[in-house]
Amino acid sequence: MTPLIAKVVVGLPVDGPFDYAIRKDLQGRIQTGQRVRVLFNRQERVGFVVGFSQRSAFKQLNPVLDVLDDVAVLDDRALTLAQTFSLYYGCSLGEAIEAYLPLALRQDKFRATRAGGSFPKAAENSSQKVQITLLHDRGRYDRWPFIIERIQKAAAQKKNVIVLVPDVFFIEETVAVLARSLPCPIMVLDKSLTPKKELSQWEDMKGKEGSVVIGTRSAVFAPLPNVGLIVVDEEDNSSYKQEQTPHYHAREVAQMRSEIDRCDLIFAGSVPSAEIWEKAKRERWEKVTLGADSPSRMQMVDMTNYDPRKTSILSFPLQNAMQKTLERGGKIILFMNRRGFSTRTHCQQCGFIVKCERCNVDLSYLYSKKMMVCRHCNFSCELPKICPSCNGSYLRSTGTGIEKLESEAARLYPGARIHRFDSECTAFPQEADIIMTTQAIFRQHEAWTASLVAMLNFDAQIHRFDFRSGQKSFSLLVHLKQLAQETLLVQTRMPDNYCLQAAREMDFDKFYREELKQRRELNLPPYRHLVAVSLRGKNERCVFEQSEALFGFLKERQTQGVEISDPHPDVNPKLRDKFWYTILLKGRSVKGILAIIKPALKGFRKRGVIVTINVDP
DNA sequence: AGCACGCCGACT
DNA sequence: GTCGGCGTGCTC
Repeated sequence: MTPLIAKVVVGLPVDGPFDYAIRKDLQGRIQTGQRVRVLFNRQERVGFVVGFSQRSAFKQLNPVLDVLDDVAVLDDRALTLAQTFSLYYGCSLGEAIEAYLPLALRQDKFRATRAGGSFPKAAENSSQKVQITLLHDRGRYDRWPFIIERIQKAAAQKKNVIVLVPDVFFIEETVAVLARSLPCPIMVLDKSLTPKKELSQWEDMKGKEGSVVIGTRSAVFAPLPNVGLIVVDEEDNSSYKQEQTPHYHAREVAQMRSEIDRCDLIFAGSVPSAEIWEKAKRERWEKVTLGADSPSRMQMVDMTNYDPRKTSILSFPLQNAMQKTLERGGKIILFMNRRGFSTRTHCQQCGFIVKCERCNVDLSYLYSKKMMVCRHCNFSCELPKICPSCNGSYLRSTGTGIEKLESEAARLYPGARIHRFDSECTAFPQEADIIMTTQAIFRQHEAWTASLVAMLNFDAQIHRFDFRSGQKSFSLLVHLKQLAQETLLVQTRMPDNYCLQAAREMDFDKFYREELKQRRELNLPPYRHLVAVSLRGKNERCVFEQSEALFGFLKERQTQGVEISDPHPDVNPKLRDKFWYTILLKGRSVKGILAIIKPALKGFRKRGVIVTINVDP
C-alpha cells in the first residue's frame, strides 16, 4: 500500500517525528533518508523522512511541500547511527542528522544526486566479528607501518577505511605518510571548503571501494559504503569532543559506527586516555605496544623556594643547562602554555584589576599587538595609561606569558637567535637557537626536536580545575619528551607528583594505576558516566534561581545509583556576557542518567535561561 | 531554534 | 486610548 503520511524530523531541539501528508503527485517518490521541504511552525524548513504511516493522531496535517533530492541522503545504516547518536547524546534525531550532513544539505539550496554504493545489508554481516585494537605507540611515527598494514588488509577486501586525526593541521602530514606506502586512493574530508565543494567531496565518497578517507572528527560520518576499518589517531586529544551542541566525541561515535557497520577499530596514540586504557583491559581488546622511548632523560627543578618577584622565571639550573646547550651549538625549546606578555594588570594604588567585562577574567597584554586581550572571547582594548578606577598612574603588569619569556631570554642570551612560535605564527622558525612555544608546537608537520626542552609552568597545568588534568599533564610531558634529544627539564614545586614520576621513568603502567585509582575513588569516568546540565543567561540571579528549580525537578526523579550535584557556577562563571551554572549527574549508564534529565526538562518551564546537555563532558 | 500570542509601560 | 517591549509556549 502506498503510504499516505511521512514521518519527518527537523534539525531543531524538538523531539519528533512529525506527521506530514504526502500529496498524490509525490506518492511513490518519497523514501526514508530523503530530504523534504516542509512547513514547520509556520516556517519552511528542510526535514528528513525517517518513516511512514497510514494514519496520524493529528487531524490537520500540513503536506510535504517538495522532495529535495532524487536519492536518499542517508541510508539505513546512517539512520541507525543517527538514532543511536541522538539517544546517547540526548539530542533530537534531527540534530543528530544535521551533525552528520555537510552544510549544503542542511539548506535547500543544493541537491544531492548520487545514491549510496551497494554494501551488505546489516543482517547479512551481523555475525562479522569486530576487532578493536589499542595501539600504544611510545614513539611518534612507529604506529604507521602497523596501521598501513591493517588498511591494506581492508582494501584487499575492497573495503573502505576512515582515518581520524585530531586537528586539520595533521591532515596534510597524514596524507603524505599514507600516500607513500598505499596504492589505494586517499581522500580528504575538509569542512573548511565552500559548501558546494564539501558537498561534491561528500558525494564522491558514496561510490568508493578500497579507499581511505582522512579527516577531523566529523569524518567519522563519511558516507562511505562498506567501511572495514576506522582509525582514531591520538585518541586522547580533546579536539575529538565537539564544543557546541550536540557535544559528541568522535571516538565514541566511531565505536557506535563500528557496531553498526561491523567494522574494525584502531585507537592509536602516544598516551592512550585512561578511559580507553581501562576499557581495553576490561573488554579484552587487542593491545599492541610499539616504539622505543625517546632517548632523553627528564630532569626536575624544584621551585619550592623560588620567589617569582625576585628571580627570573628561568631558574638557575635551567639557565645553566641552556648556557651549556648553547655553547655546544644545541637547540632549545622553552614551553609555556600562556600567550602574551603579562597575564594581569592592576593598580598599585587602589587595587583595581583590568578585566574583561564580558568574561570577568584578567586581560593579558599582548606586546606583539600592543593590546590587552581576553583569553576567552576575542575582546581587545588599548592598555590604559591611567587607572580607570582612581585615575592614578600606578598600573603594573605582572604574570609571565610567552612574550615576556622571549624578552627575558633575549636579555640573558644576547648572542642567541631567539624566536617565538605560537598560534599566531604561520611559518616555523628554522634558523633559531631558542624557540619559545605553546601547544602550537605540536601542530608542526616536521618533528622539530631540540637538545634541551624545558617546561616552565607544569604546576599551572596540573592544577587546572578538570578531572582530566592528570591525564593532560602526563600526555604533555610524554609529547615534550619526544621532542627532546637529550633533556626534558621541568620546573615544579611538586616533584613527587605521580605524572612527573611516571613520565620520568616512562612507566605507563604506573601512571594508569595511579590515575585509575583516583578515578575509582572519586567515582569518575571510566567507572561512572557524567552528564552536565548547563544553564546560561544574562542575569546571574535568574540563572541561579532557575538552576535551583531545575535541581529540585531532577531530585524528584532521582533513581538509585545516580548522584546529582548541587548547581554550581562554572569554572568561569561569566563567559561572553552570560552567566553559567552546571548540575552534574553521575551514574553507571548514560541511559539511566538521561532517563532522569529528559522528563525533568520536559516539565520544566525555563525563564530567561538556555539549558544544554553535555554527555561525557 | 524561531515565530505568535500574551500582558504591561511611553506616546499622540 | 494605542504601539511595541520581550517573556512563554508550541511546532505535525
